[in-house]
Amino acid sequence: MLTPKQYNLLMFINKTLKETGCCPSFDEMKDALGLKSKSGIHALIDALVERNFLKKLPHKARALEVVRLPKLKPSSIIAEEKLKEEALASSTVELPLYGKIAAGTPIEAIANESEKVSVPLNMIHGGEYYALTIEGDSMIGAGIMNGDTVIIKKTNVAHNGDIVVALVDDCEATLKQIKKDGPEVLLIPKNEAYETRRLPASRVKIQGILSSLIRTYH
Amino acid sequence: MLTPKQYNLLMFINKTLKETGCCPSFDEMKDALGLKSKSGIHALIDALVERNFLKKLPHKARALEVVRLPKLKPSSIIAEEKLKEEALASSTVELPLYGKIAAGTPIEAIANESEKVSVPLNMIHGGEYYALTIEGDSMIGAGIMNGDTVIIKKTNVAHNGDIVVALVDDCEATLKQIKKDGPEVLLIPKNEAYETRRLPASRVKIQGILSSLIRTYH
DNA sequence: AAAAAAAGAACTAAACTAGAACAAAAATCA
DNA sequence: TGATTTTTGTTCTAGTTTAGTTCTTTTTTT
Repeated sequence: MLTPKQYNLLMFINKTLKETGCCPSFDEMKDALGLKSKSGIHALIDALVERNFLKKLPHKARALEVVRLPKLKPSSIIAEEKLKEEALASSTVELPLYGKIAAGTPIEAIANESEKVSVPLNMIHGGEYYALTIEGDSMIGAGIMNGDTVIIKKTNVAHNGDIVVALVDDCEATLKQIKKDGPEVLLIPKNEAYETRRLPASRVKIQGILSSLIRTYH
Repeated sequence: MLTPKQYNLLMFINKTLKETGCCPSFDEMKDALGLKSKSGIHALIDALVERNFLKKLPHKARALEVVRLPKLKPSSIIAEEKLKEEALASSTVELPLYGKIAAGTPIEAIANESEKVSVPLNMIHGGEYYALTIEGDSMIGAGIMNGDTVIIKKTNVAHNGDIVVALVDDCEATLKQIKKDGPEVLLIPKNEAYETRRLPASRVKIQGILSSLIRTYH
């Protein structure tokens, strides 16, 4: 019934009429549709008048009236709205920033929910996540630098080779690569200046595995 | 249907009519709209009568009647819609993923706008951005690993020490730290297995500086 | 290559502002 | 009640700004 441009213009006119009580000018409509010249608006309005969606007083300023609204939307508009909804749904998630890791304190203790990090939803795939700020250079060999923000997926199981948040003796949390060795666990830093720690599995709790990393320069 | 002035006047008339029970005079209306002459009020009232919002007894004092008011959307609904729009606006940005860097081809040549990366809006601060996938390990010392996604801010100026996308001889693009040395430019990899290149400034074009980095595990 | 959409510019008309002069209505008062 | 004053509405003129119309050219699309 209507072209997408006609539909958008009609909706814009209707919206400004309802919101401000007064009719938009040709220039305002031109801006709303992202056009650089208002001559095109003329044609669109004529088409809308012809199709009996608008009434206008010719040669009067801001003298348009919406007669009716279409029951059907142009299919491209429907597609666009779907995209927008998806964008809204899939936009970002606000994750709690639990503080700095490798600082020797368990994560829950630091938990300060006030700070948040926003992360694109496509970095998140089911489950619960939180963020940490990296302190120190013990994982520099894995490209994890001092000051980086890491996104951690909450879990208490990990596979060999995963980089995990490990809580040792319920008091010291660090980000390390994990390797299971029978009844013991290896926490492997990725920096030759640090030594691998070998601990009985009972002393180590996994608080999550590394899911992604965000770094901002400057 | 109405111009802003007409709308304001109509609302003022309606308001004083409801509040005081009697119609404002031309001078009162003139003052209410901040005009210095009441002749303009006349024209506005004529327009409102013509559009059937007012009725008047000519040559009678304070003899206006409001016929109807433009129907507005409740402001609560407007506020809600604004919130949604803002949420949408502040969510993520879709940046073009221009391909892999350190592959020896200029970025524009690879440019394939179909691939996109979504990035939280707070990573972006004015200017134009694009994304690249890192190939190779020449910047591993700076925590930039093979497969990482880097967000680049378009610019052709950089300061010493910045990590930039440098185009050499219009054909080879790499991500390196830059240092200016008189008429020459140093492109410094962050990996001892690679050597710093020293080139005349004329052969090097900066295509952007590193703004942030995103890495996904698994 | 033809048709449609958009841009641009030029033109015309309407909207707005201001000031003043005047006429009609309303209020006041003898 | 009738005369007088005050308030209020009407009508000009004139200039400025804003807005609508129309036309030609350019760009995009098919």
